[in-house]
Amino acid sequence: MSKNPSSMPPAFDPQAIEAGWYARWEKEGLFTAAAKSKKPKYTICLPPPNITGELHMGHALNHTLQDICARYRRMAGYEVLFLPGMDHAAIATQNVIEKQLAAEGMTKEQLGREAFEARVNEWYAEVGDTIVSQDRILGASLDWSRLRFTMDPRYVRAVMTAFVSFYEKGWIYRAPRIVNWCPRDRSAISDLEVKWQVHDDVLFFIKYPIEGGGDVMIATVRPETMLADTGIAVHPTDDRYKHLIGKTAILPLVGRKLPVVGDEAVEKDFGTGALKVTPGHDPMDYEIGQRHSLEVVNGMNPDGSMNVPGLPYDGLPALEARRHVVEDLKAQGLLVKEEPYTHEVGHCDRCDAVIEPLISEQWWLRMEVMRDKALEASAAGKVRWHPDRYERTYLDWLRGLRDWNIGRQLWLGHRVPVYYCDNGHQLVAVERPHECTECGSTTLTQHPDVLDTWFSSALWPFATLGWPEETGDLEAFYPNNMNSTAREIINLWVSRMIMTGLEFMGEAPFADVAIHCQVQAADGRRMSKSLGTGVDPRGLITKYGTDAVRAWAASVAMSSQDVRFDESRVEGYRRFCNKLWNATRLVLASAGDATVAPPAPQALEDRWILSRLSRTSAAVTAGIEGFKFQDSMAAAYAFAWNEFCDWYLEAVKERLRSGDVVAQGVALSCLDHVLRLLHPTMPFVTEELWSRLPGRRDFLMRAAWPDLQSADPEAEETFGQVMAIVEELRGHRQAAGAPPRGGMLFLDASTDRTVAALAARLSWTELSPDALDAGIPLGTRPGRVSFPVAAGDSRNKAQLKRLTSDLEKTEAQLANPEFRANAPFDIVRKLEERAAEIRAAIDRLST
RNA sequence: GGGCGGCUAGCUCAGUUGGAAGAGCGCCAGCUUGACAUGCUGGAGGUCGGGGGUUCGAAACCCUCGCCGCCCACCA
Repeated sequence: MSKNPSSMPPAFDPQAIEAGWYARWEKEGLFTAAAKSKKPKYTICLPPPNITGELHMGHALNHTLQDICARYRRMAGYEVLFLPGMDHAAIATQNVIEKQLAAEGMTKEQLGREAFEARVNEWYAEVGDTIVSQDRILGASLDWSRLRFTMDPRYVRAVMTAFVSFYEKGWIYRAPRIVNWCPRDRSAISDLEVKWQVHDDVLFFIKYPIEGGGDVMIATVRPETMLADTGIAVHPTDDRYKHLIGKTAILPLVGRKLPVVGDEAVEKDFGTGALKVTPGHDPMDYEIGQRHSLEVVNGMNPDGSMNVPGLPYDGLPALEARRHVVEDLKAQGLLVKEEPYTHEVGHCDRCDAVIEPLISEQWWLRMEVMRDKALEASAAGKVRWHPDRYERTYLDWLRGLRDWNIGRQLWLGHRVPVYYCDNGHQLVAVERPHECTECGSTTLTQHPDVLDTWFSSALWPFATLGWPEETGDLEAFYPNNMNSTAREIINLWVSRMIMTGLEFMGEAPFADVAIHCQVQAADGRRMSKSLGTGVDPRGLITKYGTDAVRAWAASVAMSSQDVRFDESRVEGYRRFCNKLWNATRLVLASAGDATVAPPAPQALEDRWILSRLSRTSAAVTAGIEGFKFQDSMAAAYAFAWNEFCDWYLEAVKERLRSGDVVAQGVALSCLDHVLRLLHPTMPFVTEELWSRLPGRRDFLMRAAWPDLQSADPEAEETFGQVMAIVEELRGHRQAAGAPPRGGMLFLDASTDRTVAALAARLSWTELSPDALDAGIPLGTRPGRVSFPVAAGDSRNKAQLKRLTSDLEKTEAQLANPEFRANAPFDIVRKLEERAAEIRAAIDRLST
C-alpha cells in the first residue's frame, strides 16, 4: 500500500480495493473477541440464516446493520463479539433435499434414512461454505473462530438440557389435540408455520335426516370431513333449531347417529345456523365435542388420504373423496345447493401443501411461566424495540400465547430425548441412557419425534456461548446487546429467545431488538426467486462494490415502511465512494507524506469545516446508537460531499497547492475523521483511503471513534454569509450568460473583509475596493457585481417577485394580533428578523 | 374479524417535542474549472391521498373516508 498519491488512479474501483482487506483484518485477529478483555463487552449473535443456500437482500440488509453496530462499538472501545452461526432448519432443509431427490426421480423413503442424512450433511457443508463466503464478501466482521451450528454436539447438548429441564419442571407433556398437519411433510407444524391463502371454494348445503322425522341442513366447504362427523350443534337460543337439541341426526352415507347439541360457539347468522361437528378435524369442533362429550373420529391418514374403513371413500385423497361424497349426496337428494365461497385456507409455510387440521398426539410445552416472565421483563423496560411499535406486536402475541407444539414427525432435527424400555418405562435424559433406571432393561428405544427447529433457535444467545457449561464466553458475553431481524420472525424466534433467556439465564438475552424493513421489488411485489422478482446482492456488489451496497442498506433498513428496491440509490453510493476517493487524492497530492502537526487553524474556512465536522460526528454517533442508521449515513454523506468537497476543498485548493501546512492539516484531519465515521458502514473504501493518509501504521478498523467537541457557531454563521453571497453570484452569472470566471464584485463596509475576500475567490470574481456604478445589485449583502458581458437583470426580477411574495406572507402573519399574543416570543422575533431581512434584500435589489 | 404501517417533487424515500416544504435519481440549461464528466454550476417541478376538526400556526395532533401493504385470529 503505497502512500504515493500518484499511485491512486483517478477512478475508484471497488474490486481492486476490496480484495485484500478482509483477509488482512482476519489475519490480524481483529474479528476475534477476547473473553478476558477488561473492556466493556458488546455482543451480537448473528441470527442463523435459514438454509436457502443463497444470500438474499434480507441478509445483506440485516448483516450490514449488525456489522455497523459491531464495528462502531469496537472503535468506541468495546470488546465486541459478533458471532456467526447456522441453523439446521429441519423442515426447510428436508424440503430442499426432497425437491432435489424428486428432480432425480427419487423419494427419501427410497433412499433410506441413513443415506438421506448423509446427503443432508453434504448439503449443510456446501451451504455453510456459501454462507460463510458471502458474509466475507459483505465485509461482516464475524468471529469465525466461534462459528456455531445448531447440530454441533455441544449445541445438541444444550438443546437436550433445555428439554430435560422443561420436562423436570413438568412443562412438557404429551397429549392428543387438533394440530396443523402437513400431509406432504407428514408432520405437525405450529400455528406460526401456517400461511393463510385466499381460496375460491364452494359452500355445500347438506340435509341430515333427524330420527323420528324431519331434517336439519348444514353448510360446509369440506364435505368429505362429514365422514368423521360425530354431532350436530346449534345455538341454544336459536328458535329455528332449539327444539332439535337432544334429538339424534343420522349421518348420511355413513349412518352414524349424531347427537344434536346446543353450543354458544355456533353463529346463528352464518351458513344455515346449524353446524356439523367434526371433532377430529376442526379446532372449534374439537372444543364443542369436548364440551358435549362427543366421540372423536379420525377420518384421515397422515398422508392426507381418507381413513374411513368400510366406506367406499377409504384411502382416497381428500379432494377425490370430496367429489365422490358430493355425487353420492346428490344422488340421494341430500345436497340442497352449492354456493361460491371465498375464504382463507392454511398452507404449509415450507412446502405449500394445504394443511389438514387433525387430531394427533404431540409433545407440548407449557408456556405460562415463561410468558409471564417475558411480560414482566417488558414492563420493566428490559427489552427495547426499534421501531418501538413492534413491542406491541410482540406483547399482543405473548398475551394470547398457548402451549407450544414442539414435536415434529420429520427425519431431520434434534431427536426428542425420551426413551422407552421394553417394559414400557419412560426415561428422559440429556445423554442416551444405557439401561432403564426402573427395571434395568438395556433394550431402549428413542421416541421418533424431533423438535421444532425454533426450539433450538430459541436458545441461540446462550447456547452459542457454551451453555449449559459455565464457560468464559458465557460469563463475558451474556447477555447479548442487540438482535436484528425481519419482523416475520418476531414471534417465531425473538419472543422465544427472550423467554428461554429469562428462564435459563435469569436475564433477557439482549436489550435492543432492531426490526429492519422488507425490501420489495421495484414494482412493489415481494422479492422472491419463484416470482422472478429477486435481486441478488452479489450482483449488486459486483456492479457497485460492497461499500455502496452496505451504504444503501444502512440508508433504507430502518425505514418505517417497506421500501421498493431502487438500484439508482446503490449507484449513488458508489459515486459517493468515488467522491471520497478523489477528495483523498486531492489532499494527498498536496500533503504527501507530511506528518507535521499543523498550527492552530485561524482561517474562517478552517474553523468552519472543523465545526461542521464536530457536529457531523455527533449526528453520526447518535444515529447508530439510536438505530437510525439512515440519519448517520445522511449526516456523513452531506458533510463529506456538500461541505468538505463542495466548499472546503474548493476554498483551500490554492492553499493546499502552495503547501500551506494548516490547510493540509485541517484537510487531513477532516478526511481522517470522516473516514472513521464512515468506516462501520463502508469498511473497505474507508480502510483503503485511511491507510494512504500520512503516518498510518495501524488499521482504521481499530482506530478510535471520534468524539469531537469543537462546534464554532460564530464561524458557521460567518461562513454561511460567504455561501449565501457565492450562491447569489453564481446565479447572476448564469442568468447573465457570463463566462464561468471573471467579473468585479463590490461589497460595502458592512460586510466583513474576510467574508468579502473569500466570496470573491469562490465566485471567481475580483473584489473591487470602490463602489461599482454599473452592475447588478445584490440581495444578500449591500453590494454589486458586474460581469464582462452585458448583464440582464432577469434573475433579479424573479428574485424580487419571490421576495415580495415571501414578505407578504410574513407580514400577514405578523399583522395577526392573535399570533403576537399566543406565539412564543422567540418565534415572533425570528419572524420579525426575517421580515427585516427580506425588506433589506428588496431594497438592495431595487437600487 | 381485530391490530399496525404507508399514501410528501416524474421515480425511490427523508422530514426527530406543531413554528419559512428536503435528499438522491430523473428532467431542462450551461461548463474539457489542474481531485472526481462516477464531476461542477444554475434551474423547473409539491394546494404533503380526500374531507372535517383542534391551534395564532398542521405534512406533523384528533375524527372520518379512500386506496396500498403487513401482522394476528379456531365462523362451518
